[in-house]
Amino acid sequence: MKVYNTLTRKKEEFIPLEEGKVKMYVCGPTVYSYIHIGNARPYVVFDTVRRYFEYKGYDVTYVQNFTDVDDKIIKRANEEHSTMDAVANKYIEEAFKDADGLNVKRATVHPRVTNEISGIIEMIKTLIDKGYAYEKEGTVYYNTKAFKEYGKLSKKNLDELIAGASERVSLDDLKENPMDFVLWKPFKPGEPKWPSPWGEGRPGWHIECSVMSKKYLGETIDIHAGGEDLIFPHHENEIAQSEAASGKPFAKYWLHNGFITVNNEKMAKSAGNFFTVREIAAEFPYEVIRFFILSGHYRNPINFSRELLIASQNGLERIKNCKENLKYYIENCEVKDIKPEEAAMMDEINGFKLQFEKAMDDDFNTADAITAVYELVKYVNVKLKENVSKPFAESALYTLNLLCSVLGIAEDKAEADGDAKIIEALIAKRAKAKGNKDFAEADRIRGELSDMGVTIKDTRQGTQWSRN
RNA sequence: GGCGCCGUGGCCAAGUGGUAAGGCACAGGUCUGCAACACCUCCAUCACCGGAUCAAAUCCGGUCGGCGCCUCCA
Repeated sequence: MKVYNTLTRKKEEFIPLEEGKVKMYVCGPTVYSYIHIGNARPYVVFDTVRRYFEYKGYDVTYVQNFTDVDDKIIKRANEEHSTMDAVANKYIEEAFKDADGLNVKRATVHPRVTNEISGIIEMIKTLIDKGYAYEKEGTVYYNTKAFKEYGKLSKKNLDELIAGASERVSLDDLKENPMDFVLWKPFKPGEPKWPSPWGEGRPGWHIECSVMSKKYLGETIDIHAGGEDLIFPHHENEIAQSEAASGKPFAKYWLHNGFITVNNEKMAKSAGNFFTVREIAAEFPYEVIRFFILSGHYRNPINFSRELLIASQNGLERIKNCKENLKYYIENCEVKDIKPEEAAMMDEINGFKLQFEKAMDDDFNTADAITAVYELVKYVNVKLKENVSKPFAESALYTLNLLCSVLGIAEDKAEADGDAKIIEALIAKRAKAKGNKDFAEADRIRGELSDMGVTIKDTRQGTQWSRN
C-alpha cells in the first residue's frame, strides 16, 4: 500500500517499523472553543486511515493530543472569569461529543499537555545539554541553526527564512536569530505556571507533540499527521526537537490533509469564516458530514457548502437504502439455498471489495473507494430484482457492511426501539386498508407514521419502514 | 520575493501516456393505487497556446485564472 509522504513529496510503499504494527500520532486541537469543520477533517480522515490499517490487520496505536495550555485558552478563561482548566475540560468534552457523532474512534491515548510537563522539562534539558537550545532570562529557545536539517520537511532554506523574517518580524532581542522558537516561556501574571530549572513558566507550543509522541509511541514512529498548515513551523520544529534530542529519525511518514474552504478560501477561526461542527450538525446528521469529508481525496481542498452537504446526504441515503433493502430481503426471502449460477455473482461482489481496497491502497483514495461502494450498491439493487437466494443477499450485505465500516459510514446503530410494535401495528392496519382499497385511510396512516418520524416504502415483499 | 498546490459535464469528483469512473441535480421512461425506493435512457474531450510522441486530460515549455504556507491556525 502506498502513502504520500510530505517529507519526500512522493508516494511511498508503506513499510511499518515493526511488522504488523502502526504507530501514529495526529496533532489534536487547542481546546478553547467548539471544534470547527476544518478541525473535523483530520479527525475523520486519519480515523479512516486508522480504520483501514486495522482492516488490513495492523495493530494500530493511535495518539491524538489535546493542547490544553495556550494563549487562547487563557484569554477565554479570563473573558469568562473561569480557569484555564475549566475551559479546557469543557471543550475537550465537547470535542469528544462531536468526534463521537462523526463516528471517530477514540484514540489509544488522548494525552493532555498539562499532564506532561515533567517530560517536557526533561526534553528541554536534553536539548540544552546537547547544544540545541539556550536559555535567556527565563525563556528557553531552540537554536535552529544548530540543527543542520532544519527545513527538510517544509523544503525551506533557513537562511532565506531568516532574511525574510528580519524584514517583517520585529526581532525579539533575546533570540539569537529570528527563526529560533520558544521551548519554555517565563511566567506572567494571570497565567498558569509550573516550576522548572529556568524558573516558573509554561511550555511553548511545539515541544508538547515531540514529548507526547516519544512517551506514548517511542522515539521513532511510523506516521505523524495533521493539517497541511502545520507543516511549517509546527512539524518542522517537532522534527528539530525530536531528532536533536534522540539522534534518531522522528517519523517515517508525514501525512497532511488539505483544507476545507468556504468560497474557495481557507476556513479559519482567525478569518472568521468558519462553521463549527455543532452548527452544521444541527442541520445535517453527523454521518453526512463525515461522508462529505470523505467524498474527496484527503490531500485536496474541499469547498464547504450547503449544496454539497445535500448532495452528500442524498448519496449516503442511496447506500443506506441498499442496506435496508438487503436486510428486508434477507428477512423475507424464500430461497434458502444458494443457486449454482450465483457463484459468479459472488465473485462480482468480491470484485467490488478488491476495487475498494485498490483505491484505499493508493494513498487512501476514499473518493474512489466510495465509487466501489456505489458500484456494489448498483449491482446489488439490480440483482435483488432477480429473486436471488438468501445466502447471496447475506454475502452482499456482509461485504457492504464491511466496506462501510472502514469508511465509518452507514453503520448500524444498536437501537432499542420500543415503538417498533406500534409502528408495525400501524403498518398492518394500513395494509388492511390498502387491501380494501381504502386509500384515504392508508394515506392517513402513512401521515400518522410520518408525524412519528417514520418513513415507509412499499416493496415487493411488503412494507418497509425506517426512522428519519 | 521564496516554497507549494490546483483548474475535468449544471454541481461534486476519480483518472496522470492508449482514447473520459462514480455520485448529486435535471429530463424522459419502467415499476407502483399514490408516494418513496429501485431500475433503464439521456448529459463532457478534460482553462488556453505551443511542442516531443504512433498515441495526452495525463509528458515538456509558456499564458491566464484560483488557492495555500512563509505569522497563531486542522
